[in-house]
Amino acid sequence: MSRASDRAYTQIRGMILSGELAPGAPLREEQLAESCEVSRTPVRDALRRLEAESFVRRNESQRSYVADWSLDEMEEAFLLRAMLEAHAAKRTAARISWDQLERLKSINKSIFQAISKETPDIPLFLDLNRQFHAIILTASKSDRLANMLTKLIEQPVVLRTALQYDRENLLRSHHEHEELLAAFARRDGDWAEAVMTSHIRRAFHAYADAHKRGSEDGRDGLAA
Amino acid sequence: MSRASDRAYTQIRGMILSGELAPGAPLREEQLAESCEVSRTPVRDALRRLEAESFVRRNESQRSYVADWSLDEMEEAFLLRAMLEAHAAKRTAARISWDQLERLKSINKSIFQAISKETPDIPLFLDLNRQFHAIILTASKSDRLANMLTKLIEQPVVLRTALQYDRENLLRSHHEHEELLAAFARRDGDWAEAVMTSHIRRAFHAYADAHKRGSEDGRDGLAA
DNA sequence: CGAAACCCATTTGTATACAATAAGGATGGA
DNA sequence: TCCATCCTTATTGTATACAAATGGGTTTCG
Repeated sequence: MSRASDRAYTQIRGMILSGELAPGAPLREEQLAESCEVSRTPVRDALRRLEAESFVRRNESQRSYVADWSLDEMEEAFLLRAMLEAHAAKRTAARISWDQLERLKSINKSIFQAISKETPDIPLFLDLNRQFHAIILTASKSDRLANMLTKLIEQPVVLRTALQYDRENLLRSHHEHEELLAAFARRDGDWAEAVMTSHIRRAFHAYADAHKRGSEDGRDGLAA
Repeated sequence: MSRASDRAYTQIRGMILSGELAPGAPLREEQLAESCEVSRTPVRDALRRLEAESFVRRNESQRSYVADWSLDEMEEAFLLRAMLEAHAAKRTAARISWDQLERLKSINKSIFQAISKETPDIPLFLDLNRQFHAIILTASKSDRLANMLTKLIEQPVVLRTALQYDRENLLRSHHEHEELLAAFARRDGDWAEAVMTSHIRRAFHAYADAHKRGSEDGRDGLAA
């Protein structure tokens, strides 16, 4: 991909995910151009991409803002994600290779290590978790649209939610992954589908609870 | 929306849907700019939008082409669409207003008229069909993501498939709409969900059959 | 003859200047 | 004082020139 446009994309995306640019914050092309050290052209390009991925929104007069998802919208996103990933998991159970299964096992072992430290390594957990789900999606052989849809909802959701996790939730997540692996190993699509559904549904409630607590404290629950 | 960029978007999209630009055809920015009577800048903007909506694809070296969906990809799209719209139909059964229900009835009556003529009015059917599904989606109150997802898969699929319909398929479609209306009227979400699933599943097979026939004839089955 | 490297034409990417539009504040009238 | 309107300024949209990269064809060397 092209140098400048890609740098702008990566940098702006990073600033959003890190919280440097808070949800709802206005995004001015010229300012971003300066901070990315490119001209407005690649910045505009990056903003369109980020908009397509739901990281950025534009108001009626074409001004851009960091996307700010309401709890209802988050629930919708989780619901759809649950549907699609559960479907992917069902397909994966029928298609997964020995090699892929081993990789999943290995990743989940690393997840356990990451969250078992005295202070859980959340960034590492996030990355491993992302890898875990990505392998399942690949194995489902429903690449094209599944990827599109995941791109649409995975990052805005996943990358912000695990920040809410306490150790209990992290351990539950790990355990659910184990159950998924068992379902895959037995080629039981219905089981895998059901586990994935509850896995994501629980993640939503963990998010919603944290969000509620955050609101009561006057915080947004999303801060890094 | 902005004048030039919007004109380019509308025009290019129209050329793709009308078949003037065939699936797989290369899209050169300068040529499109000339044909739309704008500069390359708004054309590039339009291409990015069309790419986000899956009307256009780009290869590894950033060249753009009219999207050309394989039968497998079509099946994936139909599968996902069936899942999402069935979900929407279920929600709609619980939420639909009297007014919305009446509008659906009225539209389906018009559909019957459109397809009952000596030569069925396909463009009219397409438009009414689109309206019908749009109302259900609106009534599902799952606007944001459902709309995003539908935008992603509805046009490339729907707008090309009904062209394959013979009168029998059109009448079946009308009948399934009637059954949906019955499910809505009785607030039976599970019924609505099931009807919608088979409605879309059948549409896929109608498409696949026509596509197969088209291939055997050496045509692509998508011609206008 | 085959393959690899090079060169030229075509196409996309980027920067910049200028035009159009929207937001916010100042001004004036009721 | 309040509201409407105008004006200023900030921000995005568009055109254009030029830079970079890609593809295809030709040449050259083994």
